[in-house]
Amino acid sequence: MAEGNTGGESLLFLTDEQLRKGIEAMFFAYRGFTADPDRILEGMDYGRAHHRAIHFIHRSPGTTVSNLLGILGVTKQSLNRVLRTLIDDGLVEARVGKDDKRERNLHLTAKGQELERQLSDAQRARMRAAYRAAGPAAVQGFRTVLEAMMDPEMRRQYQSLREGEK
Amino acid sequence: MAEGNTGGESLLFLTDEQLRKGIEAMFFAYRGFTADPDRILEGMDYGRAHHRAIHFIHRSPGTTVSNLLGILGVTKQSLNRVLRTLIDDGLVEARVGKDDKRERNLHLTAKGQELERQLSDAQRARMRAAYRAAGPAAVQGFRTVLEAMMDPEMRRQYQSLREGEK
DNA sequence: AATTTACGTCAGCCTTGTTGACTTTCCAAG
DNA sequence: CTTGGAAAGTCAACAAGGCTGACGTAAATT
Repeated sequence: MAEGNTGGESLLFLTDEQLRKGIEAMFFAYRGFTADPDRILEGMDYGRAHHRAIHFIHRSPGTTVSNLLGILGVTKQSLNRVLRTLIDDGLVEARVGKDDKRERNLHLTAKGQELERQLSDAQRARMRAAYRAAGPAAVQGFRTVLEAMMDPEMRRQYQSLREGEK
Repeated sequence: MAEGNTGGESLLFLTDEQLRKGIEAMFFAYRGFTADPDRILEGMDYGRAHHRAIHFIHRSPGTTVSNLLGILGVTKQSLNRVLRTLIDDGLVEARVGKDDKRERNLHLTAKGQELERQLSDAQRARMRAAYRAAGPAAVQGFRTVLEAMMDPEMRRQYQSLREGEK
């Protein structure tokens, strides 16, 4: 009932019950979201933290450690442990900064790009299936709500990574 | 350009670039999603795992341990550690099953409900703000995509918790 | 009577987060 | 030129919260 009333003045979508459903949807969907990469990584010596580092280095090649710390929201000690193994295993290269030699510019090696591709292929496949099933209008709404849900600082990070958007 | 073309036959929303944006939106939004309860719980002896247990016990009063295991997707040892502290601290009550005395029916005590309210108020507040900012149509799309992203088993769990939906 | 189920628990391990302290390197301002 | 502070790396210790394996008990089922 009142299903057609989505014109804007209806506030039925703001009931506690609707909000709780949204909360649970986030919980269950996030599980699916991470499931495929987790499966790939289990058995390797890597975990979700490695995936995140690889993702954002791929996304912004040459990014610095500080920059990555800001994006991932962890301590440098925590990130360093992850980065250390990736560098030692030859998946990530840390080049001394040209202008500021204190900085390290991070890049994926060929081997690192191979794993990145494997992980993001899996994650994109699920995303693609969900998008296709839901349709373009739903996808638009999906992105709008997620963006509104972010902390302002995270929203900045998210948006600043969007050069080249159509 | 081509912005208006969201009519259904356009597949622009399925490009790798669009998918990657969706992936990052999930990552950043989930951080926001958990930020407020995390803040409340830090300092107490509890964490996100306790929050999840409290949420679903509140959601399905009288639920059994096995049932909760299925929803949360963790091992009984992991859940037990969390449940143990909640019971010892008087937030959760475990009543011996009436029909089947092997089962434990879990309920929140008054004290448990107090914490649950505090946590879910905070989480709902963010959700409400996001929903309000995005509008009813976006919320509809948000839920549709999230549901499509779940593993089939999780989708069952999600939907089976929806009695009483309008 | 034997087996299965539901739950609890002990012990040990791993990942990934934390704090605190310290060093090295380097840029930039005094 | 010296010095203060930022950037990065590292060591140590710890905690939360996952995991496996093994074992025990009570109750239900066969």
